[in-house]
Amino acid sequence: MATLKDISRQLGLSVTQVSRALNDYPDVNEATRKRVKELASELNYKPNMSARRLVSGRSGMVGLVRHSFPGIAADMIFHDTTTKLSLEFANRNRQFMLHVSPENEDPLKAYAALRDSGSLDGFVLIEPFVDDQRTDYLQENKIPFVMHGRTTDNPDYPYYDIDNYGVGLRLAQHLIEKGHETIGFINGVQGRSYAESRRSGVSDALAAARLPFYPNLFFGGHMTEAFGLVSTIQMFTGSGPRPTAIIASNTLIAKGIYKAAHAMNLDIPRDLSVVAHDDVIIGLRASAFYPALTVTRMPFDNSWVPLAEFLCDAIDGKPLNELQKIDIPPFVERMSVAQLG
Amino acid sequence: MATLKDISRQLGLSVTQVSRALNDYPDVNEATRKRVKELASELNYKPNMSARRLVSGRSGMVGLVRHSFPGIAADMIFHDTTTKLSLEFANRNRQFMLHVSPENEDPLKAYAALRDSGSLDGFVLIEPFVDDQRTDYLQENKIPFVMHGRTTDNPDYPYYDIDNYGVGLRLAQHLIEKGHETIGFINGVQGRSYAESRRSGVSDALAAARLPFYPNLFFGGHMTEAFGLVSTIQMFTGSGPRPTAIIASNTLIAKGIYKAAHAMNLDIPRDLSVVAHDDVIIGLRASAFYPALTVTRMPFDNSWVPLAEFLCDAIDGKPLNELQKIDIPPFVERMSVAQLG
DNA sequence: ATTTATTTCCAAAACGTTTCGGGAAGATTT
DNA sequence: AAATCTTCCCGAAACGTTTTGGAAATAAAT
Repeated sequence: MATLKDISRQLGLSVTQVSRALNDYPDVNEATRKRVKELASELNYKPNMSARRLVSGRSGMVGLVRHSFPGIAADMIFHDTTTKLSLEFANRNRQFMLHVSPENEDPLKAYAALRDSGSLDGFVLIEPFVDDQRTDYLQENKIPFVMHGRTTDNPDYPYYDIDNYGVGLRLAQHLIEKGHETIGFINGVQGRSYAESRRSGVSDALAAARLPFYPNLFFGGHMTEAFGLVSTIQMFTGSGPRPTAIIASNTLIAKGIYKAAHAMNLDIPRDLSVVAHDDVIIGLRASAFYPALTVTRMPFDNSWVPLAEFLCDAIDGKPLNELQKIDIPPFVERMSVAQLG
Repeated sequence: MATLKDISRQLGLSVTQVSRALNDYPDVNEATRKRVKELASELNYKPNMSARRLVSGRSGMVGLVRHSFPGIAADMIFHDTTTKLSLEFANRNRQFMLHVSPENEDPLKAYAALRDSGSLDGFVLIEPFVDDQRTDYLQENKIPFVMHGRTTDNPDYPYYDIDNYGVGLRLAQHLIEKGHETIGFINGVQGRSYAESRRSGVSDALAAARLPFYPNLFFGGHMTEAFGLVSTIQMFTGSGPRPTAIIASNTLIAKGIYKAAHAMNLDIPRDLSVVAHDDVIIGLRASAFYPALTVTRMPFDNSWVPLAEFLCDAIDGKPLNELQKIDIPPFVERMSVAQLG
C-alpha cells in the first residue's frame, strides 16, 4: 500500500532518490540509504509490480503453456515439471504462470497473447517434436524461451537436454556385446525428438554390428507400463522372429516388459534380457526391479535448475553459448542382461 | 507492440476515444467503433496489461500457493487441481499463477508478498485445516480468496465444499441398517476439516444407534492405498474386536482394504463389508472394484468451476451469499456390503 | 583563485492505459 | 428564438515506478 511517494514525503526526499536508494544505486549517501530502507521496511513497502513493469517493459514472470488433453490429470511427469519449475523460479524471484489452454485453441496463439500483453517475459517449452512449430514462431517474434530437449542436434536457442542418441547407442551396444542378435525396442512417441534420437542411436549400433533392425520388434507410443506390456506380448505372439533382448525407453515400459515376461513364463534374464533408460521416476526404482535393471541413468530432476537458469539468463540477454547444456547419462550395469552364445 | 496512441494517430482520434471504442463504451459512434476495432485487429493490438493494472489496481491474475514437500511430485490430486484450475481461469480471461514456496518459508508471507506487489488479485486455498491460519490472515488483510472446503460449518468467506458430515453419516447409517455393529473407519489426515467432519458424521450415526466407536478401529492418515492396506491388517491383528465392516474415506483406501482382505483370505462382502467415499479419482473406478464398491459419490472435478467462478466474482465484489456452495454426494449402493444377522 | 572532480541530490519525462470533467455540434422541445 | 437534450468527442490527470540529464555543494587539483 505504501508507495515511493509516501516514503519520500516523510523523509523530505525526492521520489527519485528513494527509488535509487532502494535499488542500491551508488549515488546515494549511505546514511540516507539506511534511513530510506528502514522506513521502507517499517511501512512494509513493496514495489508495485505493474508500475515497474510498465516502465521496464518486463513483467518478472515466466510461463509454461500446455494443451489440455483428456489424460492430463494422469501425467505425473508434467506435474513434476510444473511444481519443480515453480519452485526454481520462486528461488530466482520470478513468478511462474501455468497456462493450460483449451483443447480447441491454437497453442501458438497463447504464446503470442501472453507475450504481447506484456504479462510474460519468456517461456519454458517442453516435449519438443522433431518438427516443432513453436521454436520458429517464438524466434521470429523475438520471444525468449528455453527448451527441455532439442528439435535438432545443434539448435540456435537455449536448451537443456540429455544425449539421447548416446542413450540408444549405449544400450544397444551393451546388448550386442553380450551376444544378442535379435533385439526389440519399445520407444516413446514417434516424432518426439528424444524418441527419434534414441532410435537413431539404436539403429546405428545395430548397423555397425551388421545386425538387422526388425520393424516388427519396434514399437513407439506413450511410455506407460501398459504400452510396454502389450508391446512385449505382441513381439512374442507375432509371426516374426522372437527377441532375446528388449530396449525400453523408460522404466515404466521396462516394468511392463517384466510383467509380460512373468505372464508368459519367461525368465529374465535367462529367456529375455532387458535394458532401459532410467529417468528416475518417482516410485519406480530400477535397482529395485527383480532382477535389478541395467540402465542408462539421468534423473529428470536434473533439468529444472538449468532450465530455470537458462531462461532467466536468456531474458537478461546472456549470450547463447552459455545457455545450452547436454548431460550424458552414465551406464549402470545390473542383473537384467544375459550373456549369450 | 501497437499501442492506443498508434491507433489514435492513424485514425485522427484521441487516445481516449480509441480506448472507449475498444471497451464498448456507449458514447462512441458505431462507425468509429468499427474503424477502431478493425485497425486494432489489423495492427494486432493487445492492451498492455501492466498499464491497465497500474491504473485499475487489479492484475487480472490469481494464484495458488503451496508448500513444497518431498512427496509433492506424487500428489496426483494436486496436479489435477492445478491443471483444471488453470484451464478454468483461462476460460475466464484470468491468468493462473502457481507458486510452490520453499519448504522453510512461511506460507503466509508468500500470500502477502504476492498481493502487496500488486501482481495477484486473489487466491485459491486448498486443503483447509480445522485450525487454519490462512483465512484469518487473508480476511484481515482484505485479500480475496476462495476455499476448497471449509474451516468451520458456516464460514464468512467464499467456498465450495461437499457435505462431509453427511458423507460420514450416510455411510455409517448404511452399515448399521445392514446389521453391522463393529465398524472400522479409515479416515484422512487428522485436523483436516473434511476428515473431522466425516468423523463427526460417523460418530453421530454410531451414537444414535447406541453402537460403540472403537478407538483401535479408527485410523487417520494420508489417504493412500498403502495406508488402507496397513490399517486394515492392524485391525485384524490387534488385540481388540475385529470389524465386520470398514468405512474408507476414499477409494484409494478402499483399494488397500480389498488387497488386505485378499491377503488375509477374507471374502468381501461375506467376511468384511466395505463402503467408501468416491472422489472419482482418475484410474480408479469404484464400479470396477470386485465386488463393486458401495459409495457416496461426488467427483472432484465438480469443484473447479465453482471455485474459479467464486473467486472471480469475489474479486469483482459480489455479495458473499452467492459465493458459497455445498454439494451433497448421492449414495450409490453396489455389492460390497453384506446383510448381517 | 580558478578550474576540475566527486558526491549527493532532484525535476521532469516516460511507460500505456483508464477515467474525469467537460465541450461542440446538431436535433428537439419550449 | 431560446433553451434543453443527445450524440460524439477530447484534453488532462492519474496510477507508481525507473531513467535521463542535469544541479548544487563540497573537496581536490591546478
